Amino acid sequence: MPELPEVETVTKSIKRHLIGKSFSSMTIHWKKTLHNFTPNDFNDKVKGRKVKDVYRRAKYIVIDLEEVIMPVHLRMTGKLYVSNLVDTTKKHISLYLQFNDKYLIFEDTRKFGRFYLYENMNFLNNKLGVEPLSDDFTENWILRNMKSRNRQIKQLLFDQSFICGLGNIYIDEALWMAEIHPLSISSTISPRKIIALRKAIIKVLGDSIKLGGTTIRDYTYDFSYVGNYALNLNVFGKQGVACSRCNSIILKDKIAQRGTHYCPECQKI
DNA sequence: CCATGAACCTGGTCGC
DNA sequence: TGCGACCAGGTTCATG
Repeated sequence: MPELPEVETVTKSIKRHLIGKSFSSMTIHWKKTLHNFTPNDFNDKVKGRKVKDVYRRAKYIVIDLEEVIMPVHLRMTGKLYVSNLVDTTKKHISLYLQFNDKYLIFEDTRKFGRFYLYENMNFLNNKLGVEPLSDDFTENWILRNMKSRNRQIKQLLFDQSFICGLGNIYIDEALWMAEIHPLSISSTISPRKIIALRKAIIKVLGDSIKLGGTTIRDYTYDFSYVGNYALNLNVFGKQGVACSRCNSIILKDKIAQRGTHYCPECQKI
């Protein structure tokens, strides 16, 4: 469930439970979930430390313990939530942390999700691009940076070191809104459309956050919050349906290795 | 610099 | 019902 709005929603939902608390133990079922640290490191550096803050950076949920940070990436199917008990009938709990009388549970069907441990944000900040909902994402920034690269726009928007937080759903939605074909080469897109794209990205992400993100496929987990942005989707999953703007039929092709939805009339190369 | 394909995993769906 | 092929909201690494 993981693009910027969904990660933002998860972050907000667990934050209030964790602030000021400290983890007392970690139970691991899928070892690879710990990307760059061991259970011993957890005992040394995380256990007993107070959670100072919980925030989102790109698609990472960052648990800030002051001396150390523990970012979590949900990847494709990760679910992170707080519960009073660990449901042992669940098949895909990769790990859980105990704090007070509650648990922070990480459930992940496809096992791609990861926990990281760093001293500070330097590593992530160095590899991640601009936050699309921040003041740094200006018209000048996007005009300049789109011109300097010769890449298919869909692929470029996937690049987290360029603009971070976008994924398959919101890329398709933003390109539709800005009337840009997903195969357009970034440097050749008109300034007018680039400015429209910036606006579209901000609107699509912002509106989705307001509705708690998008829930598309229900992975039949008992616990899964349901975001309502799916009601606002214009192209994603709409192949075969009439475009809400021009009435042509929405297509779905493979672009940048991903299922890509677009309107062949509104979005010309 | 840029594009493509495979790898990491499990489960759902579609066609025969 | 069974089985294979293909698909899925992500990222990384290797190869032209």
